[in-house]
Amino acid sequence: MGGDRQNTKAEILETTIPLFANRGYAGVSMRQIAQAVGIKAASLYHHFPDKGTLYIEALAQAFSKYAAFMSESFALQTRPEQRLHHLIHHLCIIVHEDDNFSKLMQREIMDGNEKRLELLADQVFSDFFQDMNELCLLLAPDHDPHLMSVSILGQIIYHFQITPIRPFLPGYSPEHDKAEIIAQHIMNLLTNGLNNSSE
Amino acid sequence: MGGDRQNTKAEILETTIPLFANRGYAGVSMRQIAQAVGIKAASLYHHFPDKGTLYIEALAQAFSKYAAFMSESFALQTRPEQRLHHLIHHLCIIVHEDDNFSKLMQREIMDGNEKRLELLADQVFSDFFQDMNELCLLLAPDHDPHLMSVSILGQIIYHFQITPIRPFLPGYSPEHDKAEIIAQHIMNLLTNGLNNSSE
DNA sequence: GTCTATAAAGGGATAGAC
DNA sequence: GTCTATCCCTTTATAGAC
Repeated sequence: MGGDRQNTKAEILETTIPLFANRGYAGVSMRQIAQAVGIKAASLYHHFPDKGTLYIEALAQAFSKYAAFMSESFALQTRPEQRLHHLIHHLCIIVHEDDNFSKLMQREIMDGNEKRLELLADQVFSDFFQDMNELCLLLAPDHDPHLMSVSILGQIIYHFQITPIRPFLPGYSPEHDKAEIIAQHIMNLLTNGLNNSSE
Repeated sequence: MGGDRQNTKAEILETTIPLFANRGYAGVSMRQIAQAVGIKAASLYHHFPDKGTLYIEALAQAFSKYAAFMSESFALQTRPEQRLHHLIHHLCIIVHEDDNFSKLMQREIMDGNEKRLELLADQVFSDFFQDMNELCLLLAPDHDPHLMSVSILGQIIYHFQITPIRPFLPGYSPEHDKAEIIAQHIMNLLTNGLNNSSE
């Protein structure tokens, strides 16, 4: 910001990701993108043929960054319970620190056509989700691993998804926004169910 | 559709709800709304002063409809386990049959300003969420009821949220899209945790 | 590689006839 | 209560100077 510009294209993408994440494809104009970058709208067309391509490339950049993060969780070869613990805490921290990824993903799931969704699934989630399924099969052999994976991911993502409205819901305290607290809660609920004993 | 039009304003709202749910506020134009209703764009301004008001009224209609549905779950005075069972199955069926509500809610959480979010929380969720908190306190006195409620809601909503991309995720089978299957899975996971025995 | 200028289309909204 | 016609602004995208 304010420095010299060695790689304008990369800078455009970095600037654009949070704009699309927060306001959606139709909610952001090329002029607004240009202004955020610090150039004129016409200059964007030197780097990208049209708005749609700019959006797709911003998506790809945002998703590739997080696909790398996610696969980290399974590099460690420890006990399944520890791997689940590590996975949940890791994901909570990632989603908590930067919500662009989950916002873009949500919008894609709502707006994206079949081709884009299939690409997203194959290139970003496929390996990660496969690993989760295997972990679920180890931890809960009597449950359907696909449903299990979705339930775990759903809890994590939803807890951060509702951050903007959470303060207005009954029983809220600022503790409920902290990644560590949420991670502990989810881990506890998963291992013990409602019939808790250890917390 | 094609019949006579006794109450155009109500018909506009009904037609508009799925448009805004699927494409978002910025993604739908007044001309497109008018075309879907079967009138000209100028006629919309006889019923609503501007696009923003039309959107708010469509939101209010969609939300009030489902706020009524949701409070049904707690009318029955039975054992807590049965109330949870009923709540989960009921919510799954509602969200499964009509996804406009959850899509609009998602978009509001992402796009809405603080005032709109506070209204949404107070007028739609407050009572329902309060009841959920009390139920959670009965079922799992050692868990934080607010986090517990969010975890339960999150699982339910997320399972249907990802419907468009689910077929591309590993381990998918068409069974995983059925409301009853999902409800059973969630109920089972909540009561037993990962260490399942009964399924 | 960025700019100014501009074309072409679509957006929200209003006036006034019927 | 709906229509046609229109205003004015914003949008995407291109052309061509620098």
